[in-house]
Amino acid sequence: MPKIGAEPIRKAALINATIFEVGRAGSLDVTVAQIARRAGMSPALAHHYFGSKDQMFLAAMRYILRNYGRSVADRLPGHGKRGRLDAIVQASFAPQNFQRETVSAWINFYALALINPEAGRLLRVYHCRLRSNLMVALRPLAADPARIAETLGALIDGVYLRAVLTPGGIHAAVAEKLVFDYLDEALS
Amino acid sequence: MPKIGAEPIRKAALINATIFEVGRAGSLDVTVAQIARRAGMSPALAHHYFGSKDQMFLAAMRYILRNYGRSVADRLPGHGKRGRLDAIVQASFAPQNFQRETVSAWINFYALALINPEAGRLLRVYHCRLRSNLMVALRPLAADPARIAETLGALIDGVYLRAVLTPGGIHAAVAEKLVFDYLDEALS
DNA sequence: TAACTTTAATTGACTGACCAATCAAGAACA
DNA sequence: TGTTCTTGATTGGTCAGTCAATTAAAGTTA
Repeated sequence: MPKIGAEPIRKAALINATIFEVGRAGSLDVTVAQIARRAGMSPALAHHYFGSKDQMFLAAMRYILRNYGRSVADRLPGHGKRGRLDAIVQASFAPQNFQRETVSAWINFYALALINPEAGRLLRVYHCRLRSNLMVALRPLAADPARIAETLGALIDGVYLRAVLTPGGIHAAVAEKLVFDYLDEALS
Repeated sequence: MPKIGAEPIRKAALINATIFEVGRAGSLDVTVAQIARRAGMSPALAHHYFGSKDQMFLAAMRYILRNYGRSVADRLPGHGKRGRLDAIVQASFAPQNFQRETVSAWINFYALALINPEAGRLLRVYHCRLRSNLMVALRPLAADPARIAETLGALIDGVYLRAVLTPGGIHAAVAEKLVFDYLDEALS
């Protein structure tokens, strides 16, 4: 056997580099060469491992979505009556989901989801899981959990969007408070 | 004088074609040649009138923002206590702002705002005007107009985002109802 | 242990295609 | 005639993806 075990390390490095470069450029218009250089290898090696640029973007998107899912799961079931709900919202505004690179990657992956069916499918899975989680959390608390779940999901996305577009960037705490204030109102 | 009056016609055609092509492709990755062909002219003429591809995108963004502003103004002051507020929300979900091409153009212009300072400036103007309009409308109705204006703005954006990302697309009416239900709650 | 084999890892160089922007020249109209 | 309108042709540059060749680790054999 030859030198083994490089593949997972290289792939992880490329995924990190992809997110970093997309975040830095604020656009999917980054070259494979840029990403590969950032990850410390040649462009040819990036192609060797991922086959195509699209596959690299999709792998990066999967990584971000998996991270988000994990960060929600880690906080469940939470404490108290509203534990599940608080956990989900807090996870959505966790620092790592709120760094400039990640949020910038998110908005650009949203754009990717418009044109790449596989990316669209991934995003739909995320939306469904979020809605489902919110429904479970809301059912014991509200008369119309479906409506609140829908509103809450949109609100979280909207706050995200504004966070990355506001010049100084709004703080995670401010964004989170906005959402919690809505929840207090909706559940009262 | 020579053959005159072509400029405004050509520019309008190019702006329409830009929005159409960006919406169709779901991405800013459209070539000047595509846009020009759609507008019925040569790529060279597009450059002649706009100077660069970026300027074409910015002109298209200005056009969309101007349209939105006009559609709000047309509905003001509205009727009744909540007239101003209803007018703004209804304008945000007016059919023309909700067509696939327009919404797709919006999300991509959002992405553009991340990397193009001029685009960012335009978007900030839109955000400020929206917030200001909402404040005026909310001051007589709510104790904390600033918070509700912020939430409402984010909610509108979030609903927009989901509208274009949902496979079948949610109907404008459903989106609008979501926002109005929130308002009813917040103002009660 | 030394020589040999096998195979993953890795890259430099290249290709084929595409594209934004320019320019000089022609067409149309007043 | 003079001005605007219009385009074909060109240029300089970029980039995704390919390929042949090299390197080095791990096992194999004698």
